[in-house]
Amino acid sequence: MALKTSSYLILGLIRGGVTSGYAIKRFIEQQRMEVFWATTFAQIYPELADLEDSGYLRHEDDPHGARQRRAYSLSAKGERALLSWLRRSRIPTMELRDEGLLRLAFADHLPREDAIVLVQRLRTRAEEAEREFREEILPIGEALRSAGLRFPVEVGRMGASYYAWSVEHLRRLEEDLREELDG
Amino acid sequence: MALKTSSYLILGLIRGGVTSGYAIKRFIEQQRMEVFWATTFAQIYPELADLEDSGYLRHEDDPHGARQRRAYSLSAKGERALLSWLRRSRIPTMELRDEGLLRLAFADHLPREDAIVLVQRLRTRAEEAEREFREEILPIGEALRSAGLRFPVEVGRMGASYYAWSVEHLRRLEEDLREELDG
DNA sequence: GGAAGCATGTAAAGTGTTACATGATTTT
DNA sequence: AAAATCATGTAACACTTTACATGCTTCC
Repeated sequence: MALKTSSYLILGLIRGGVTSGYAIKRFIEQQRMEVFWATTFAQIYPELADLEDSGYLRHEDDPHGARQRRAYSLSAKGERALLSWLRRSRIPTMELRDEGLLRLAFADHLPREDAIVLVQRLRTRAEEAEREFREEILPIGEALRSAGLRFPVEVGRMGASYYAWSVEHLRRLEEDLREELDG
Repeated sequence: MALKTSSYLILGLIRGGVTSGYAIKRFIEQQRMEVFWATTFAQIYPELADLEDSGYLRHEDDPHGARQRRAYSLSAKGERALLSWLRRSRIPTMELRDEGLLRLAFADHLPREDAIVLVQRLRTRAEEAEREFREEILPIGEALRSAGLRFPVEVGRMGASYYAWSVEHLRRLEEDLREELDG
């Protein structure tokens, strides 16, 4: 069984103390890990079962009253797999799907005024994403850093400053387009 | 039939004069549109047939000697669909899948020296992507701009400066980590 | 003459999302 | 008492990728 990237996502979170399927999903949402690796319950639960069948994980029952819950942990094999994945020399290129950039690439098909409106909308979208990173995600990262985890906040910072820079870029493009139109 | 984003990708390229399935694939590769919207022959050809069945496209035979080729063009319906998509107020948030960022987020599981190696590798990957944008993609964009298309080069510039900025960010992180280790 | 590129497609396998199903506990 | 949240899962559908199949043209 060859592990997928989402298998390592699960192994990494479990090693970090996020031990149930539900908690994994919640952590990915709250920490906005979905920004760079999205997943759903329909992937997590079968994947947990597969990883256990293949010997990367084990679980204990960990009920809360009469409400069932499982606490997963890594086996030695799971530990080895996670560490050797983190040490691999090859890092796949990122995959991006952005309808916004696609529309911008086609903006020549619009009258110039409508193209400016599109650029404004892209900027607004980037401003909202930047605010979300700064106000919601970074504080959680800082808290994790105080708790001894150095790296989650770095990923948050990269996200926040990417969007901040993106806002600037789009603002300048909007200005240029206006000058071309008016001047 | 509700159109998917990749339907609009095809409509946009055909309107821009890229008229055959093969040419669409080649253009997406050469212009590195795959960076923000990847696709394959196995999607393009059935999609062309669907778009024609639904009345967004028509085609003429356009053989090259005895080698078959089709030249597609937009119907009035296809034209309307493309333009109204470009004018939509809602722009979906971008989707990113980046194993590199995922590994960085988990770098606390590695000894600090190995984490530094990971950061170096991420920087190298970003440097290579930046060079590719600057040397291969931007020149094509500039050529399109000279030919009257204002926007493709803007998308290329955003890609190039994103990676340039990313290299800087990773270089600083690497320095910080070294100081924490040595100092 | 062979390799690379042009050109259109299909089949099968793999991956991912949406909707649904069930039931307990905590909060309002 | 109702709504929200915790918790685990399945089924159906949609989408994407990989591999294959076929045949012509251009370049070396």
